[in-house]
Amino acid sequence: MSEENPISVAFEKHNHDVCLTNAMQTAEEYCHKQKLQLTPARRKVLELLLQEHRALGAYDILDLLREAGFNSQPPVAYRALDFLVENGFVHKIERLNAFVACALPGTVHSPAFMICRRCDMVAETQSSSSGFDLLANADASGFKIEQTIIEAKGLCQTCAEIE
Amino acid sequence: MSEENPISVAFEKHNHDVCLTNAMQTAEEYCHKQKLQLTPARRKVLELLLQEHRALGAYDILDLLREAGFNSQPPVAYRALDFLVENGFVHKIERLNAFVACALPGTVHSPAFMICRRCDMVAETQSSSSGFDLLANADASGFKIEQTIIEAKGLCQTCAEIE
DNA sequence: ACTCCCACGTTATAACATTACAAAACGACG
DNA sequence: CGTCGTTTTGTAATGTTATAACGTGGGAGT
Repeated sequence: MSEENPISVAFEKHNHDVCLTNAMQTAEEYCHKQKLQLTPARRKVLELLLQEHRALGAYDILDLLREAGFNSQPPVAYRALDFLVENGFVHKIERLNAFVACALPGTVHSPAFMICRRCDMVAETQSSSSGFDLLANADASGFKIEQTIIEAKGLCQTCAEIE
Repeated sequence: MSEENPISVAFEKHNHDVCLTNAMQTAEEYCHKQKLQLTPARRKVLELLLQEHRALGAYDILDLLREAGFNSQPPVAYRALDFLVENGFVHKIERLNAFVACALPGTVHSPAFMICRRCDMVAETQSSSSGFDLLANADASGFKIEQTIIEAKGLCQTCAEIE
């Protein structure tokens, strides 16, 4: 198959270099088109997050930036993360107060996450959502949904076998 | 109507005293049955949260506890909140790092929330979920979901009319 | 009375995030 | 090429959310 399946990519073996290179290239192109500046710090943060299919805290990222010779104050990391989140290259995992690289960069999508409580793996999937209760209920009460966070905690297959 | 509708209760006029009294009574009974101690601090925190259909931060609660003559250190609030969350009387809203009283206490349920970004109202609804993508995807990748957080941000009807 | 468990008191600190303001880099346009 | 406005970065300080650690007290069962 030529198309990767974002559902399982985080939980399965895959050519991670390709994964990373593709994502970086997509980001480059997107920023160029949109006249956004993918500055060194922003690029580095994205690279760091793409290294793993795990969520990293802002201060983890800060440490890694420091190791890579960047400046080390919190705003440096948070600004880069804000930029990346705003432009859809990174998602924030609210329940972990942590950040993960987007598995489908450059596309408009409403993601859902599966978070393994044992190995901290984070897999992104689509929530395409039509037909689930929330929409009907929001509608009924006149609530206008702008964005929905969906985060499932549990055990990935590997960890479930171990436990 | 004798049955309240949890979908809209937070967004509509209702007899809030009844709302509060019922919830407290349910909590009492549940704790009694389960031999759990609804201690003064725990009870007070639950009461405070039941006062409003809004999420309160742990430190807001701490301030209110202090005003009510309780002890004021963070662990006091967090311990009470942990107890209430564990037993399903309170939910944590991850995207606000805040807490809200459960609209359906004493029942096993997987809630979803609608959070108004203008007035901070939080409405709880059921996510009964069957048929939405996440389940199928989790299944396909062998992920065992234990708990799912669903939080929609947007505008409640009242605020949407104002804007 | 003894002991075990649970809850609470208290201090300290960890972890996460933002404000504020100054300086530098960059792009557009005359 | 300047210079003006916008965006990005440097840096210090601070604010907010959450937990660790360890000791104390009170009730239930034996």
